[in-house]
Amino acid sequence: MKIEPSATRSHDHNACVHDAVATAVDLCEKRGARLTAQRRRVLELVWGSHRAVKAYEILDDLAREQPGARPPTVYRALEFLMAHGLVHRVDSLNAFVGCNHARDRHEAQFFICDGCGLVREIDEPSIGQAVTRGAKKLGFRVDRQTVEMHGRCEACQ
Amino acid sequence: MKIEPSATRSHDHNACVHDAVATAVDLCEKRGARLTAQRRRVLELVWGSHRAVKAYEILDDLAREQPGARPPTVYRALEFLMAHGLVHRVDSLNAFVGCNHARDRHEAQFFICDGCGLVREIDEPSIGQAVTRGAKKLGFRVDRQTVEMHGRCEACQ
DNA sequence: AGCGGATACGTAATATTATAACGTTTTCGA
DNA sequence: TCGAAAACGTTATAATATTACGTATCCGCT
Repeated sequence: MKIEPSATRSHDHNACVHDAVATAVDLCEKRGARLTAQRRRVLELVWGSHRAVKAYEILDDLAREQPGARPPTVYRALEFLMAHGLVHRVDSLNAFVGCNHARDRHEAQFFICDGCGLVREIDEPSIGQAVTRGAKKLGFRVDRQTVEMHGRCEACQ
Repeated sequence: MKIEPSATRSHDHNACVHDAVATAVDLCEKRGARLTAQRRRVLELVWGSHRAVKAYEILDDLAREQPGARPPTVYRALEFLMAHGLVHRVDSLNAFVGCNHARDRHEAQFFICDGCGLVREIDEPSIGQAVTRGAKKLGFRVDRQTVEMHGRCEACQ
């Protein structure tokens, strides 16, 4: 279950995945949550790119190393990872991205490039504030937000 | 193809659907777009509630009056209606809602009550502004936004 | 160490959501 | 009224996600 370096990915990116996993291990330890080998592997696969990855892409990857893998295998792992803020679901893509600041509780806001597929998670407090303002007008209590901006990243314009 | 009054819906709501359809007819006329009987019927079905409705719910309703209805029937109609801003897709629900101000081009922002299912479309310009600010920081060009707040409406809290 | 409940996982089946492909019909301007 | 474009009918299938149920593993407790 060790992470093989991949010729198609930069050294930096492998390092970044490694860090993400280290953070996850740490976080789960603190919380008494069981980051099992499978869950860790799914996390690595999600972090394997800066794109959002589809559940069935993860499944295909996983099945290569573990022929018994089935949809629930992946969805269960994702559910766990999302519950711990290690991964977010991108509703507008039916796909999943690794979270690069899982430590703190936060609302996810994404910029998604429709050119290269890059997903950037941002934290723009004024978005949250504006939303809160809108919610107050309606007497609405916000529990969860989906904020996903599609367009073109700088490189793809 | 006439709209029957429904015992389960208020007079006001029927009136509201009627208005929505009138607006749609008007708008399509101006744009030279063909709001066919089927498309109009799907629009009515979407407007039939203030909830977001699933494509296959629409299909079931439609199939009751028109046994030949199939998924493409519904999805094509929805595609047309969305292209004209008469309906929005709610990504976080895989569902569709009627738009109550289709006349002007606008970005859709929703408050979705997880209690009663009510969907309120709002226009809070400060959300758009905050997003623009975030985008500028990244040099990102935003083409389309998904802003969906889940929580509880005033009545359901 | 060994029991027992809780958690995680294996596996098959199926539900839900959406699109592809291709032929026919309808619309509408030239 | 002809012909191209748009809309629609129909079948099939792709893509996404969950249910259900049995087994294995973990872990606190004695």
